[in-house]
Amino acid sequence: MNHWLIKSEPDVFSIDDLARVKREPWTGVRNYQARNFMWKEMKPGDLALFYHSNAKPPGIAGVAKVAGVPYPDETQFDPKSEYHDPKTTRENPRWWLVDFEFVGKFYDLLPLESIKADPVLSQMMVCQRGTRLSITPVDPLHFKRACKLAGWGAHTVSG
DNA sequence: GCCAACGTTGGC
DNA sequence: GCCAACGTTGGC
Repeated sequence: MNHWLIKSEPDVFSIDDLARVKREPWTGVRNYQARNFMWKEMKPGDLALFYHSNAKPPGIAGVAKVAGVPYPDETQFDPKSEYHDPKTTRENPRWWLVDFEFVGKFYDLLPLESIKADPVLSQMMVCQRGTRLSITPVDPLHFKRACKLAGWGAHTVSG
């Protein structure tokens, strides 16, 4: 199983939103590297840290799970969508996504400040300078450590 | 609101 | 295929 970190602006879509809808297509990713992670590397059941970006404070808010296999992002075909891509076609879609399913919300947000202050977690890609990728792979040890620092046992994640 | 980082675009 | 200009991200 692979582990991931997915960024979302809570003003747009937060961990609470995911908790409410239970399952959400991860629309709007328009970066090839991030797309490739969803398209080629994510497997159903993979766990992801749900990160609140552009938030006060920014940090990891909970855990989500890859809920199915990749399929084309419908918003790319919609001229009214802000994610519309006029250069893509239904025959050969450019943008693919997976659904994410709610797993759990941390009792307290694990702030970026704490992530940076931790000798292990500070090596996560999300806190390297200039990393703007909205989806990044996460070392399983980092995943475990993040859950632990958030007061969330591995038993909670799996069960 | 600032600005560093960096991906994308487009002229050549 | 180079690279300057431009746009976006996202912490601060």
